[in-house]
Amino acid sequence: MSVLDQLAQWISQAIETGFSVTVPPEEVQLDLPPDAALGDLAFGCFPLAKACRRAPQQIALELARRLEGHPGLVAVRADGPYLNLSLEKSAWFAEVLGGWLAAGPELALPAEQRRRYLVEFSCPNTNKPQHLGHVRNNFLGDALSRLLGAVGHEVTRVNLINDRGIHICKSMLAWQRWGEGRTPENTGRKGDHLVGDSYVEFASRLAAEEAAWRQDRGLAGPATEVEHAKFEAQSELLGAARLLLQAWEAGDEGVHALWRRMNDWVLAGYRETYTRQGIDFDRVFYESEIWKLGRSEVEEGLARGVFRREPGGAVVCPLEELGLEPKILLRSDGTAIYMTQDLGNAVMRHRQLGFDAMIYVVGSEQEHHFRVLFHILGKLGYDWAGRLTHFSYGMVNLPSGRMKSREGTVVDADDLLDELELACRRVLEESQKRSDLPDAQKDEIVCQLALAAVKYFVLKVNPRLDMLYDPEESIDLAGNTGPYLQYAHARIRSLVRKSGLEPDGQQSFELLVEPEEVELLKTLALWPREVRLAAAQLNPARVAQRTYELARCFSRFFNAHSVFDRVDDPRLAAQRIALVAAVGAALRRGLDLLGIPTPERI
RNA sequence: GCUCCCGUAGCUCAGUGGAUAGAGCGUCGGUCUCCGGAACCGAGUGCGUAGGUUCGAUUCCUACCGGGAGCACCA
Repeated sequence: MSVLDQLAQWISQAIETGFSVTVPPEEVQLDLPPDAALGDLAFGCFPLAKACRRAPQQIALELARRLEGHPGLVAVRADGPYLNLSLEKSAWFAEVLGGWLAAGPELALPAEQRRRYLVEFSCPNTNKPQHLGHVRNNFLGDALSRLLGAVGHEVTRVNLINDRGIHICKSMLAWQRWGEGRTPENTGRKGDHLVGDSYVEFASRLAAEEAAWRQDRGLAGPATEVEHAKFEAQSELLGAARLLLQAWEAGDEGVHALWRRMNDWVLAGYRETYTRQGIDFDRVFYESEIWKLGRSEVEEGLARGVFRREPGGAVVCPLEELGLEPKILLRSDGTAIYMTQDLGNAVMRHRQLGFDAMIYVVGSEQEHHFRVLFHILGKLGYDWAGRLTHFSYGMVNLPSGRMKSREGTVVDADDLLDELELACRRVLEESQKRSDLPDAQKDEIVCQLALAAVKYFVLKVNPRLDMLYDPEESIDLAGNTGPYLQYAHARIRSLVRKSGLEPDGQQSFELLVEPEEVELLKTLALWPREVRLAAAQLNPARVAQRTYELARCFSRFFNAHSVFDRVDDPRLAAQRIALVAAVGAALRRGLDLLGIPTPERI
């Protein structure tokens, strides 16, 4: 039994014998006192006050009296309503460091709490390259999958690539008309960017067409909704794009050939982007393969009276119970919409892969959509509808405001990493520290630093909230940043290498008594609990915060004490090396949960 | 108009209803004959407003103010 579990059990017993109140050990909540001088761990007696019918202060006094003298407890005191406990450190060090220096502490939940998770994330459209919004999605989906896997769940990472629809037809049309036969091969341009160029071309040509259309009609000022709708109905370009979509849906061979060719360009580009970001998937689905699936679900729902047909011919799902207007599921012309496809998609997913829970990593602007989707699935009688979760994350804004593709203010994912790598390379070369490293290794370190900078920057903020992406701040390597954490790790690895020791924790630790050492011990001891909490809250940012706190705690220790230089007692050096190596292992684990690489040298 | 989310330090963000609300950046001032200074320490300023629940509220509830998003036969 671990030191913490033992302590919880003693407290549980003391409550039982002292007040005849039952609190299971796993519900004994141990916290850190605000000041280490009070003790190592604290137990707040407030929640017991009611059941014990006693003031928290009295409960603390009584518990302190009963715990006095337990082996391994060096001090027990009641400070007001708190029970503060000081532990015998040597055995605690041995347990905690031994755990980190072996396989790492047990993070997995009890078997009965483990689940099969499907995590769907990324889900890009294949008409243009990925931008900062996708980057947040990719990082969050990846980190969430890692986190759930770390606590023992079985995780399947799923990507659904939206490779069909009107948006691709716009890129296709522009490429046909103005692409001049450009290909990734004959231009050297990355495929997704090349296709994106055509999409941009389409948008600007369409804007020009609308301007001309308005001029012909003598319309001035900003377009009203009605005018805009009228233009869209009459637009030659949009009409041509729609014709392409119809031809695609009819299976036109020429259209499919072009579509396949351009999609392949994009997908090849995406593969590079994903690799560079350290993102991968267990299953990749393509919208083009499953887009028809939803229709039969809707027809069955119609037959069973869950849905109804409107006079115009459209099929809708009534939603009075949510206080909402009926949701259209099939247009009056019989074609499917987004919701229809998502219905089919969910049903297919459940049939094909099965799951205890499925998590959709999608921006907060689609909260309404998912609420309605889950509700309709429930109405269709799928009991697993209650096991679907929309992991809703906030938007990424820039110092200049919201990203707008129309105004060209989107931050491209590849450009972003290019710039970060450039900045990291500059710093690395200016520092001249690693001039001895071969170029290939320097290149790799530069990539790892850049990735750490952007990943940590994005992952350290609460996913639910909108966030500000400040390019200036993101290339900073000091302070609460990914590179700072990598650096702390690399320093530790360097120390361990230089020590010539290979600590495994199988030793005594009676010489580690400095406050900074004890702080590290406590941080390491409580780390597994924090990870489980982060997983339960679906919050990778919590892992980022805890990992940073550990690194800062280490820096404080390292600044105050020598590890082996000027340490006369070789036993103290060996004990400190073991401590430091355990911190290194924990930093690596924390960064790994965030998908951030941990180079041995920087 | 209706619904949802967010207002914590100059800026960007932490903070399971409990002890003196914390970090980073920026500003100012320090440390170290430093094993990797991308470090460490100190100073300074803060819970949008008003009520309510509670022994106790930054945290829960209500209203208001401010910001954002959503409410398509778009995705």
